[in-house]
Amino acid sequence: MASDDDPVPDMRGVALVDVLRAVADPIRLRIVQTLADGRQHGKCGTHWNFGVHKSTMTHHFRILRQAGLTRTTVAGRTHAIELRRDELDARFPGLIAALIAEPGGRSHRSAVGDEAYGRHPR
Amino acid sequence: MASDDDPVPDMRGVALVDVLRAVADPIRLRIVQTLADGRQHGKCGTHWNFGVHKSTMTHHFRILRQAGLTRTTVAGRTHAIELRRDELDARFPGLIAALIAEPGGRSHRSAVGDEAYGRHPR
DNA sequence: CGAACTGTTGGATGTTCGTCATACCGTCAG
DNA sequence: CTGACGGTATGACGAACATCCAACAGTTCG
Repeated sequence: MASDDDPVPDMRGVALVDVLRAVADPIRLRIVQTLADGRQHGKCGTHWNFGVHKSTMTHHFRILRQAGLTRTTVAGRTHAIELRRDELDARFPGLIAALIAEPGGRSHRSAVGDEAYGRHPR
Repeated sequence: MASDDDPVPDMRGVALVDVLRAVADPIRLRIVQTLADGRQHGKCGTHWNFGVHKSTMTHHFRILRQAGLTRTTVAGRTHAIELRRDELDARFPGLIAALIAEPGGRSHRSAVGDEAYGRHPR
């Protein structure tokens, strides 16, 4: 059943709709798209300068991990995150490939450095 | 920009994350999977006996249409719904194909006739 | 040791979402 | 015309969600 604090849930227990819900967020989608290069990425500022708070990023990383999308390895005081590409491709063929092929069409909601992410600007 | 009551939004203005948000719901995902046979389907009881209210289905159909996934044609007093397969495949290659290949793995949340859909049983 | 760094945890808050119930409107059959 | 049918509109309600802030914990380095 993959309890709440499992390091990574068993991919056989992951439903498609759970993966979709995890990826149906602008920030998390971009994380997955970035992670799709196969390499590991840190969790800190350099890569991910969305305009959100540190703990918000922790929240998104947890959502992705609990949905079975990512794996986290701890190295000293930095954590590295990685896409579970092989397992995902085995269970959901073509899904990741379809996610990383974001079309550049004239669409609102521009890229990262922009504002417009804050749902709760306060 | 595809105003709120457009019959169908322009596919060029549809972002991937919008499609994902539309599909990240158990009922709507099953609708899309069913619609993926290419045929038209009515909106009424026979096909879609999820355990939800009539107006809830209207809500889900509107989400799908506004996200650019479906097209509705009115025929007398019945409405037919249809997946915009060609346009979707052109803009998001492989996405629909990945969505309809739901793996049957040992997963919770069985098919339709079951309960477990009601998030708000009251 | 102590300070800086990296990340998590636990509220708190406002928004969005899925659902239902009721009322409403257009279409077709009698 | 009147009623049944198919579907929509509106409003309400609770759960889930994204976000922030402050406090905390493990690591590395001076």
